[in-house]
Amino acid sequence: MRDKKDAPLRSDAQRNRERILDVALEELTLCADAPLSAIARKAGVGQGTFYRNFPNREALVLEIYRHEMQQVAATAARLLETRPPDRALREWMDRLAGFAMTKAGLADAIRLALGAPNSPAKPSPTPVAEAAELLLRAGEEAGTVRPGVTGDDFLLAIAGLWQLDPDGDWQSRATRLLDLVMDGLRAGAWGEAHR
Amino acid sequence: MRDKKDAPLRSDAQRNRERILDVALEELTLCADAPLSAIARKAGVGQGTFYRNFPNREALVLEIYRHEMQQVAATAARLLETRPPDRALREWMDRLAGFAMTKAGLADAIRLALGAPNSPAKPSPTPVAEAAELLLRAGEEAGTVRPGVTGDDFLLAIAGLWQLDPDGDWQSRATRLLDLVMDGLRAGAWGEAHR
DNA sequence: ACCTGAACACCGTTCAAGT
DNA sequence: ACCTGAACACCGTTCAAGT
Repeated sequence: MRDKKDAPLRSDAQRNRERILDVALEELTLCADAPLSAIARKAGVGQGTFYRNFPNREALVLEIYRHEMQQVAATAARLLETRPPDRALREWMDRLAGFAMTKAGLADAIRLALGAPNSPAKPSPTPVAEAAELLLRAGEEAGTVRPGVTGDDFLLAIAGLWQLDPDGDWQSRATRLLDLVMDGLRAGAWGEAHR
Repeated sequence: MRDKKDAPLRSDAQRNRERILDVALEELTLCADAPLSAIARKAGVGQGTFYRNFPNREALVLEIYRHEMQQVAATAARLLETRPPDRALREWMDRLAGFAMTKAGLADAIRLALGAPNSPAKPSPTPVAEAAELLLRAGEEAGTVRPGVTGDDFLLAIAGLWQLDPDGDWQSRATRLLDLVMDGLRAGAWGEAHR
């Protein structure tokens, strides 16, 4: 009953998998509906090898998604160490905006892969939500964020970021959105009167 | 040079077009990636007839999208007639939430059709944005909405609605999001101190 | 003028044969 | 154990032939 999980892949297979992921990130960022066959070809592997690693488009996209999101999540803790909570939160939001813009193609690819069919494995307690939670709790204690807002609430509130057009003046629209959200978060915090 | 625009379609062609739209709405709401061929078949027309009316998936989806959105937009004005501005705004938001949930499949279809490729014809001054503008201006005058928020700003702020899961308890999450947005809109309004 | 349905192109997925 | 690439299925799109 001991199965594949612990078998650490043959080294050539390992390399293949990584090459696929590298190429896929680049290719999907450029064009969300890039053919999987093209990705396999550019990665220098056969169709079968591709499908051995990623049984379908969703699996591939999800893996990339996780990796990218973990990067963003990780910055939250770092920001909290060097800035007051509400500054850290806002700066993290700005970075999320920038991230959403450079990875717009990838975001489309995710929706394209997960949106349509029954998506059973929506990873709900995601690292990004946890990172948001971290910042929110800090803000709550500092009195700059109303109590009880969850990481998921937060992500829902800034969902509009992924709807902006990367080629255009998204900057001002993002700022306006984030200002609005920040004010919404502040309303009802115990430190609200101070300002 | 007088072209097709003014030729009012032969009556059988008219009927075909409408049957396609009816079937497509139903089918796409059910499953976002329903095959166009299946839609054509259920509508009782040949492939060619389908493509005569809608040169590609995007054209079909956009037409349905416009029609549905106009319905929602139309309710805004009606709400304003019977309620104070901030109640009208909030109720419209609740309806948007309900709408987003029943039409979740369709929303996926839209993203699926427009998200990936270069989307040249994003209808920016959309009826819904105008409807939102109507409500916002009314709230602004009543002192319940801060000045300067555009309809587009608003739509961006509630974008998260379309990210909720229609099978699940979206109700509470939607309420939390909308509460947050309402507070964000209120912050800085001249009537803010009153409460 | 409009319709039909067979034909074509393309992409995702599988699998028999190789190392 | 892992890889390759031909083969298959499916869907979007076109077009020659019909009314």
